[in-house]
Amino acid sequence: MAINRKMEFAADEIALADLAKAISHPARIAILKILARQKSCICGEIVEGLPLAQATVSQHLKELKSIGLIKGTIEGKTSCYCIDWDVFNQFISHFGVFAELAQNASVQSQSCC
Amino acid sequence: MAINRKMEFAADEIALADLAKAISHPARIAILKILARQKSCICGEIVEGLPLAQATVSQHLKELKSIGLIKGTIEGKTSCYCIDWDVFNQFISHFGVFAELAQNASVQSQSCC
DNA sequence: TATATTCATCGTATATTTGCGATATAAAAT
DNA sequence: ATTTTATATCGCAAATATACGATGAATATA
Repeated sequence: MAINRKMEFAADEIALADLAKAISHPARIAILKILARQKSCICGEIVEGLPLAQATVSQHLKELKSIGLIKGTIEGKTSCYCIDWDVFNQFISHFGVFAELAQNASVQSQSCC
Repeated sequence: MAINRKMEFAADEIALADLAKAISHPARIAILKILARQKSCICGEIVEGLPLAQATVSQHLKELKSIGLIKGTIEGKTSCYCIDWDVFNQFISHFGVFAELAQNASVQSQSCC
């Protein structure tokens, strides 16, 4: 973009947008699904479950980790990832904001367009 | 990207990622908040509420409309937008998938990393 | 110790997104 | 009929995101 106007928005809007961006790629959705399914934290198995090169998967994992949606620790030769449910559930609950705003205005039921 | 591997993912993962992408920008979050607050559908007021040029806002509105999160109709000289709550609420409910997967594996409580 | 395995990071190519001025379109006002 | 107003679209420039091969670092194995 010509100018980055991101900082001119409210902090909570930026935060929600950043979290949404973190899951705005099918590979990262797929990674989260794999992690949600696994009882034990997996690592390179994620690569096998995706149609992407190892380097690319590692990059997606890094993105999810940097936003906090997943945690990762190195266990010997392998890396172990899992969902940080605190962050994840809090993220989901943020969407309630829209319903609250609508409820205050009692708008949701009436479709005007 | 060198190669577009998007189509090699599951359709529902692509759909969820696309919806997440639609709200992955603070301007689009802000637009949805404005629309949720308003009893009547607004139009150019959105432009005034954002730190962006009219052309840019129009582009964001187009994105939200094309994914279906908002509806828009032309009313005389102005355009009227509002949230499509059916689509929006269904989108939010899709996030339940992760919790379900985790519950089946009874993983959510135990943090392994 | 040498080698293999696992994963992260670097560098790079390409694709997509973002932003805006300029312009088009269409209704309303003069 | 002309001008103003509201909005969409086009075309471009700059920023980001995506993908991967090559390489590095660290551990495990022969």
